[in-house]
Amino acid sequence: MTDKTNIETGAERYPERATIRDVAARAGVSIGTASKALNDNGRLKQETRDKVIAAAQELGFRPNAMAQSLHRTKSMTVGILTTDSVGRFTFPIFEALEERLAEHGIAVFMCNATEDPAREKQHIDQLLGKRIDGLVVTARRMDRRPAIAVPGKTMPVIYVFSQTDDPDALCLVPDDYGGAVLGVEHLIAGGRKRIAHITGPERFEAVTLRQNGFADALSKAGLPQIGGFYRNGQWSEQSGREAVAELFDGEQTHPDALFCGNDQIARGATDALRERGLRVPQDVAVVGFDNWDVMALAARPPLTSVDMNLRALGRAAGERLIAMIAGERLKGVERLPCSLVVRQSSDPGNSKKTTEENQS
Amino acid sequence: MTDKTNIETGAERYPERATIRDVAARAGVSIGTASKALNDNGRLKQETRDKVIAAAQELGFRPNAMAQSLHRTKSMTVGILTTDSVGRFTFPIFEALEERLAEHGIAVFMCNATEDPAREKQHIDQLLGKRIDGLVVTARRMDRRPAIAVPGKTMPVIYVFSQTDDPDALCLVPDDYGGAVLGVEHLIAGGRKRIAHITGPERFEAVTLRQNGFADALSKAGLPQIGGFYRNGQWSEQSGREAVAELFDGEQTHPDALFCGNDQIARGATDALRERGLRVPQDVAVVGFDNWDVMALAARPPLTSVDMNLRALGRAAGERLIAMIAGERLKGVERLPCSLVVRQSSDPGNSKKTTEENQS
DNA sequence: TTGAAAGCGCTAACAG
DNA sequence: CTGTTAGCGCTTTCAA
Repeated sequence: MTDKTNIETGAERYPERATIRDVAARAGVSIGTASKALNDNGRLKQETRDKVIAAAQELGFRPNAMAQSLHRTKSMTVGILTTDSVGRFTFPIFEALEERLAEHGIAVFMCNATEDPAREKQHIDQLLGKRIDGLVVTARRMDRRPAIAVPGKTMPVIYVFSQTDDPDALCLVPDDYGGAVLGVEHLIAGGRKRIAHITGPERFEAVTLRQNGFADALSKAGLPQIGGFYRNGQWSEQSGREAVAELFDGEQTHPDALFCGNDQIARGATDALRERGLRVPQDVAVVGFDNWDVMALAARPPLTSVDMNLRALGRAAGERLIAMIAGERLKGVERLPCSLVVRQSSDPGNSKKTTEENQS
Repeated sequence: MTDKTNIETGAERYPERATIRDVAARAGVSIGTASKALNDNGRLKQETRDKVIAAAQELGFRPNAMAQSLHRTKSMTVGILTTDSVGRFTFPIFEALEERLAEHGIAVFMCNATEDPAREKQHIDQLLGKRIDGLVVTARRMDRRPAIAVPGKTMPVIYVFSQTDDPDALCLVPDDYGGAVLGVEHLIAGGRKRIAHITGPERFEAVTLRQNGFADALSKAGLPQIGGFYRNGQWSEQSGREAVAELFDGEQTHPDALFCGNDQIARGATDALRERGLRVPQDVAVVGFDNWDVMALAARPPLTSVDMNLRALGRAAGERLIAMIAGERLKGVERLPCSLVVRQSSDPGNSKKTTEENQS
């Protein structure tokens, strides 16, 4: 019985990769026994078990997951399909998701189908061929996407940071409404009375939800929503600067706080305020949305911002998916809470300097 | 012969998923024949072939890739292991890589092991179990990472946007030196004579390479490298602002151009210049590095910047990997060319307005 | 031109 | 306690 056990077996396909047959041979037991020993099931003498394990170690045996999956009912594999080419929102979600799934021994096939239905279908076909146990779909959030067509409707599908019209689908999204309420209530608690909302294009569902949160928080506090204290523009810094110009030019009453639809708008607004001699937060407080460090920390002063907790979203998606793979049937739209990260742009008392560093 | 073919076979593991056995039964041929028909090999009467294909269609048959891979020498699957938690650099690379591989029917397992050797080993074990045909490693570029230990050294491994000390490894990185030369030569061509370099922490290898490119481009043009016209700081906007303060305070000769280590530094510098009444590019031209749209387009004016062509890097990685899987042995460090994207910050003549929009 | 049968590497039921 | 064996779904000789 030499070291070259695998030569005798003719298993040359994966060279120097020992099979369980090799392990059994080297341990001098049957292949069934080896399996039991390695999987820690069945009744075996401790001695035999050890002998097999030792043999496996020596041969560097690693079971072939594909062969295993042929038996088990699970491939221990899921797919994630993304159409968000930018990846800024997708990535934290993915990270947390992958981490959660890895804990359960599930590997993730990642596919990118940027806005191309043909490529998307191709990817799904491929994934179905790989017998994935589940699928996570991520998208730009602009509009609801068509549901993924899975034959038999037997495979769990979760939409994260995206929605579909299929009422039987499970969708996980941040609670935009609640996030807005959080931001606005923070400003109100700081004594602000004339709060303007500067936000992005109306075609985003998130814009409407955040608007509603903004309006409801105001009226709940008995603050009037003054005409002109709301502005629908782009998601850009420039849009933030333009909004400030509009809101602060002229003789009308000026806002004492800005609640912005994202951090880019907030940053642009902050710059514009500073440039017209207004102090943030003393004269005008600013709250952003996204808590995107690149913007929020680089702004002067650093921005208070609503955090969508994307990692939590990813983690939740992982958990739901695992549950669904285990047989649970989940559906509906689940909105996960946002949180507020307070920095100097809204808090006169907070003078702690936040550091900013990024890699190149 | 009813529609419920799969019930007779007892193949209940993947419910409503037809096997080739089902297809054969429905077509009234043997399972071997069905295989030949579906894979378009062997000699078969056209009629039989059609009959089988029709049956497969009706049953929604999709071959089980895991079962196939048990035979073929390839799993048609690769892994990508990333330790760049930010993802800003990794993502475009990944996208292009995945696209390239998908064209060849190869699916990508994506694993994130942020700076954690234990998690990394776990992931690699898992991937080896899945019998991946190859592995791509991505990392922060700060330092060379230890080589991945693959038993038997038989599986292709490529390091992208990262390097390892193993001389037998293949590493793909952007040509930082050349990129710097590109940026500096552009400034020189614009008539600038006193060019300062503001860059990031020296512990990054990229910093040294870009410094060398900067210095060589200057001396090639016969321009002296003046003391103090170089500054080693952070990768942040604040660092850019501080550098400008240092370089432009006092009575010494001021630079007429800044070559910056990344776009954040460049943006900070641009802001600081504007705030002290200097016009960009008329008084001082600015060139950044990374061509990160979020920074480059939002800056006032938009930044000329060196683009590392990360998508090209990813595409190249895909091609090399496919070649290696096919048996080629590649090694060494390959440096892929950068390119320059000219915008207003360096080009007095260029007044075209670049638009800026991002999603929330 | 088609069918039968022997595996790929592994697990699990059933004997011994 | 251990070995034998029948598959998982598919491919590929080798016969017929």
